[in-house]
Amino acid sequence: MAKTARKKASKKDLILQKAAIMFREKGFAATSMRDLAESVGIEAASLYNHIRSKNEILEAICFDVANRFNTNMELLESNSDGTIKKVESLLRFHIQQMIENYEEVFVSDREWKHLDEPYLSNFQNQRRTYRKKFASILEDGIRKNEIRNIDAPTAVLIMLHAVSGIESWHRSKTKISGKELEENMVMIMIDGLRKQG
Amino acid sequence: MAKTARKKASKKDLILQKAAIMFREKGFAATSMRDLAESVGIEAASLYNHIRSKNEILEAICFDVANRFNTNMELLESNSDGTIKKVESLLRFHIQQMIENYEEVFVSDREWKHLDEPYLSNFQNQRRTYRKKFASILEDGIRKNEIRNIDAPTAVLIMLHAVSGIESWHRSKTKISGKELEENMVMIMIDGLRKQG
DNA sequence: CCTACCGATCGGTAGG
DNA sequence: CCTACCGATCGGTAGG
Repeated sequence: MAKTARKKASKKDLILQKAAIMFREKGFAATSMRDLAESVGIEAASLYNHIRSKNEILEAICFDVANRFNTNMELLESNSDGTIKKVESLLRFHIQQMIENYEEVFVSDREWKHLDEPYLSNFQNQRRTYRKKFASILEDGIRKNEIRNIDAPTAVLIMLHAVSGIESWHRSKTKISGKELEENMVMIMIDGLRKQG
Repeated sequence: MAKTARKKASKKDLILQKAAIMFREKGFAATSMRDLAESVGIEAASLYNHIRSKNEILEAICFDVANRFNTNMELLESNSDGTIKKVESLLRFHIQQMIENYEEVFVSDREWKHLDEPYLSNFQNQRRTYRKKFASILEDGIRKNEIRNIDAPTAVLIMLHAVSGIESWHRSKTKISGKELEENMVMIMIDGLRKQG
């Protein structure tokens, strides 16, 4: 029974993994269960021994990613670093997730609109909460005069979306290393493009 | 005859406009021609008196947007402004397009993968060329010591994607004005978050 | 995990 | 611009 459970879990994991790849490449709506079954190496009907529906796959991917980001945010909130350090840490986490966990993070970010209720509302709420926490960190830094007097929600948007540009990095032929990418991104976001006098 | 032509063009424009709205909301693949017909106010079959196929609509949207950005880039290349001024101008153009022309620009950015050949390759090539031109402007500025020694293609990714965060601004209830949004975005990208000593 | 199959819906066409 | 309809494909189920 333990063995069966383990086997089943690992086949389900394979399905989720292949689904993340296909959802990223073609989008959720344009990926058929027959496409997915083929990439897993079974018939479409057999997928339903491991998952309940196409939407359940998307739910698993989106909430897995959301949980990881929420956990990191909680860790960050409980420490006493300065604002710049916190923001830098958050940025680096997002960048690393986008590099190492590309397919899942990308799908969660781009395809969550296809979630069904009540998962859709749940996901949107988590997203809103996460962004508010991020903005609070920035507002705290503005108050403490550590960062510029910018509109915090706008800065959050910029940073979260900038990171998703790593999609193009993944697909480019002449890639700089992940580490270089991270350092460049952090430098541009924190200190800007302009060379200071 | 002139009248008929005018009428037809304007109905086609309505279809393209409604399609851009729906493609943004639901994605290209998840939008059916029946959905689209309903929002236009005619039967699905009648759409085909104005357009040849669902994909032709996407082509019209994507290449219309691409042409606008290409035209702006050519204008910019032919002037003799400094790097910071050029980059700022480019940023502002992207931001304004994303504010004023939201639906179309968003669809072009997110749904171009569903283009059929040869349009897909054509679009990807235009995209690659545009980014190279953008990166060249940055590299020129690095050489002239006007901007930091960053990886130019990475900076391009960040800026292009950061702008697409305006999607969230559109959907937020407590919006700052478009002008404020633009100023904040430009400031963060050019000068960074950190307050200089 | 497969074969066989379901009802629903898709993009698109014929003909008026 | 509509009615009527096409073949293809969709997500999913029954039964073994």
